[in-house]
Order: sequence, then C-alpha cells, then structure tokens
Amino acid sequence: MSAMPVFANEPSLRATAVVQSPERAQFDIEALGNRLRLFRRRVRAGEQLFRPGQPMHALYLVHAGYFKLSVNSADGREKVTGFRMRGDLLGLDALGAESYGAEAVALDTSEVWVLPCAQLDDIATRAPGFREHITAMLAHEIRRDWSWMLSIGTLSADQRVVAFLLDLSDRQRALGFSPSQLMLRMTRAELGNFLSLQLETVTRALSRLAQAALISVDRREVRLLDPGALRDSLGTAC
Amino acid sequence: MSAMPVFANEPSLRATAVVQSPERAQFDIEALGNRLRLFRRRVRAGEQLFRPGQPMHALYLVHAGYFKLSVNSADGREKVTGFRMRGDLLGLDALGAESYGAEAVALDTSEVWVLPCAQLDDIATRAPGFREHITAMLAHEIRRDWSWMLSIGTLSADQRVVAFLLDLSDRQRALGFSPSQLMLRMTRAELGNFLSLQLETVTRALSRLAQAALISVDRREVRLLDPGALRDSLGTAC
DNA sequence: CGGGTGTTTGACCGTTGTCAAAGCGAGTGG
DNA sequence: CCACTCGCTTTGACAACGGTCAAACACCCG
Repeated sequence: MSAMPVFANEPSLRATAVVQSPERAQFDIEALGNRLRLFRRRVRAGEQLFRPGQPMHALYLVHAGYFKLSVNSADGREKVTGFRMRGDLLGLDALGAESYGAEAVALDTSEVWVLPCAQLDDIATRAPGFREHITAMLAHEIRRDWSWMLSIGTLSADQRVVAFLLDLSDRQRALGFSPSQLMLRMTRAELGNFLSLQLETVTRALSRLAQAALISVDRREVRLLDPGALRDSLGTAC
Repeated sequence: MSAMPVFANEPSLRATAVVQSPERAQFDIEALGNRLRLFRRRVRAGEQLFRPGQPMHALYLVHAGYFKLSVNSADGREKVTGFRMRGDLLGLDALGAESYGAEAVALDTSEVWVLPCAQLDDIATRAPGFREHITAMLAHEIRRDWSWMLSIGTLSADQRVVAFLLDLSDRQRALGFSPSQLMLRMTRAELGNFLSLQLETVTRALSRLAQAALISVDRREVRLLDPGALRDSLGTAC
C-alpha cells in the first residue's frame, strides 16, 4: 500500500500548519485510527492504563472517557499533571525514553485506541505528516504545562479553580459538549493536587464562587452561571 | 522522491536508544553542528533571543552562556519556566506552532548555534536519527516540567531552593564543572518566580541553609557544603 | 441498612507574602 | 579618586492566605 494523503503533504518540520488547531488535529488522528483499524481497549474507572517505569508499549488515543495523569517522587509525593479526554494522546512523554514517566488512571469507563510502538513507523509511512503531528502534539503539551505553571504560580486559590473550570469549559465546547454544564470526573483531592491546593481549599473556593452566583455546584456537577465574570476574575489583582 | 533510509533502521519511534542519555545526546548535536558549520550567534547579557508571538525562525542550541525562559499571560503575569545552559535546545516548544510560546533572555554573554527551520529537513536528511532526537528532547522537556511541577507543588520553600541547587549541581557536573561550587546567573526575583516564591523567601531560605552550614552564600556564589544532607532534606516531611 | 468514601464547614495555626528600610556592590560621572 | 546612583539583596515586623485538624454530613454501593 502506498502513502496515502491522510495528512497535508508538508516539506519541513515546521510544516505543522495542518494542525494549527489542536482540536482539529486530534480528529485527524481519529480519522487515521479508523482507517488503520487500530486496536481498541476499554479501561474501567480506576483502572491503570500504564504506570511510571513500565516499558513503553504504545501511545494511547483517548476515544472516550477521562484520564488522570500523575507523577511520583521517590519518597512518595504525588503530583497530578493533568486530565485528559477524548482526542488527547497518552504516553507522549515516554517517546525517546524506555518507559513511561507518568501514571495514567481512568476516571470513568473509557476507551483508548492503541498505537503500538512497533506500528508507529508503519503509521508514519502510511500517513505523511504523522511525525510532524506527533512533534506538534509534544510541543503543544509543553506549552500547556507552562501555561498551568503560570496559572498555579501566579493565581490565588479561587482564581486557580476558576482557571480550571474555564479550561474545562473550553475543552467541552471544542468537543461539542455544553461549555457551561461541567461534570467533574475527579475528586476534590485530585483537583486540589493538580492545582497545588488542599482539597478543603478547593471545596471552599467552589463554595465562595457559588455564593457569588458565578457558578452552581451540585456534587460533581458544576454550572457556569456567569462565564464573563469568571473570566474577568482572572485578570483582577489577586 | 521515494523514501530514503534517512533514519537509523529501527522498527519503531521508540528507536531512540541512541539518545538514552540526555547529556550525551546534546553533544551528539554539537558534533553535528560542527559538521554542518551552523551559523553562530552571540547574545549579550540581558538580550532577548526570541519573544512570544514572534514567528519561529529557528531552534537554538546553547553553546555557551545561560538563558532564562519565561511565559506571560495576557494581563501581565509572568512565569519563569526554566533556565538553560550549554547543550540545551531553545525554541522546541514552538515546533508545530507558528510562533514561539516563550521568551528567551540571556543571563550572561552567550553563544547559540542557529538551526533555521528551513534547514531542519536538510539536517534530518544528513543526520539519521535527528527527528527521533528532537522527539526525545521534547519528551524530555515534558518530564522535566512535570518534575518541577511536582517539586513546586509538594515541597516547602526551603526544600524548593535545595531542589534547585541540587539540580543545578547535577547539570554542572554533567558539563564537567564543579558540582559544589555554583554561580547563580539569575536574580533572587527570577529564581523566586521560577520556584513560585517571593524573592524575600528565596533570600531567607538561602540564609537558613547557610546558617545550618549546609551551604555557603556569597552574593551569587553558592557552595554546597553538605550535599548529602541537602539531598536528605528533600525526603523528610515538610 | 450500614459502612465507606468523598464533601463540606468550622476553628485555629503557620508558612509565606507584603511592606518597609537599610545595606551592599558595581558602575558612572564629576 | 570619590561621591552618587541604581539595582539587587538582606533583614525585620506584621498580616493573611491557605494548610491542618476535627467533626458532621451526603451519597453510593454492597
């Protein structure tokens, strides 16, 4: 089978204009996955997809569900580095290493498409631009991490929670879901860990925002009542 | 043009065993730079190598000197995302994007080797494994970011400063410099920003460590007097 | 129904941020 | 050569945000 024009034919490493929008890029890969009949794997809530130190078998494309990514220190400290949903690639950080650097745990019944390492070359051959796409996804992940480092390092507790809710809202919208009705898949402790806050502080922040009528909170269900005001609250001096 | 065996003949993207050690990998690129006679550029202390939003021209390999990387928010908040020295690549985060996502400022008289985007394809052709190397560097950067997110999110002020000093010490050693005699190139404010601390807190942490005879501080010069104890202090409960 | 997990709220405390002032060093110009 | 300035650093006093500890509550699931 000869090379198929799955990706735009681009001459240089920088030629990732095809993936200007991260969201669109994700769906390009999904289209590819359909064509290649990738192996699918179901992951139940709480189940571990991979763990740090485990030899890297594959990249995983989240097709449905939600995942929590976290890293650990030798002495047991843990840090949630992010949450992933439909369209996100898991395991990218292990490229060029022997093993995964993070732990991926499903927060809900999920399904991933498996891109075995052994097939990546094959995929790259069949899909021009695949390598550039991976590169772009890696760079995108770095910028996302930096953005969160900025938020966590410069925002107050309440603002961090708002930033998280708005980010989740944007991602929901990009996937075609309601941007104002959010279902948190993680516990307060997991969210707090990600935002570098204690779980009680997350609870209190949500309570304060609800009292200010900016959001409504019912257990894990959060409604954004005033997205404009929420966005404004990030700009005002802490 | 048909597919050429440009890369080491490996069945998968994981075939980056050539760059197992990040340090060795960096020097591989330096050797490559010598062969290709890459353009060199001097950057004076305080000078900006690139800024966020600027169209991406090139990757830069730090040949000598020190750089500070930082990102900014729309409303003026700033976050130092890291410090780079000899052997590090700058601008990786812009791959697949149109423009740089961070600002790179020299902290000292520096020299970088320029890898223009337009030449990346050429380089990749001439240097088997170059793409895999870039991929590995990107993944490495992600793991490094996650590691700092862990440290900053779970360590006390003093511990964060210790973690920074030990990291700097390791990097110095890897470059063949003294691992115990460190010259900080950045201000207390820049270091504090990176560690998500105020500059006064950095000062106090350094003073406390000096008083405990773990280090000695003379302006920007820091000596590690008891690396073992320093390393132990990271494990003990905050 | 009962146990367990996750959440909420309160009270209190401590680490770190904030504000202020003084000290220090390097570079500059008189 | 000295005085001056400017940026950076250090130290102190105080405040506050968020952490810690504790208890009660809600919900889910067996």
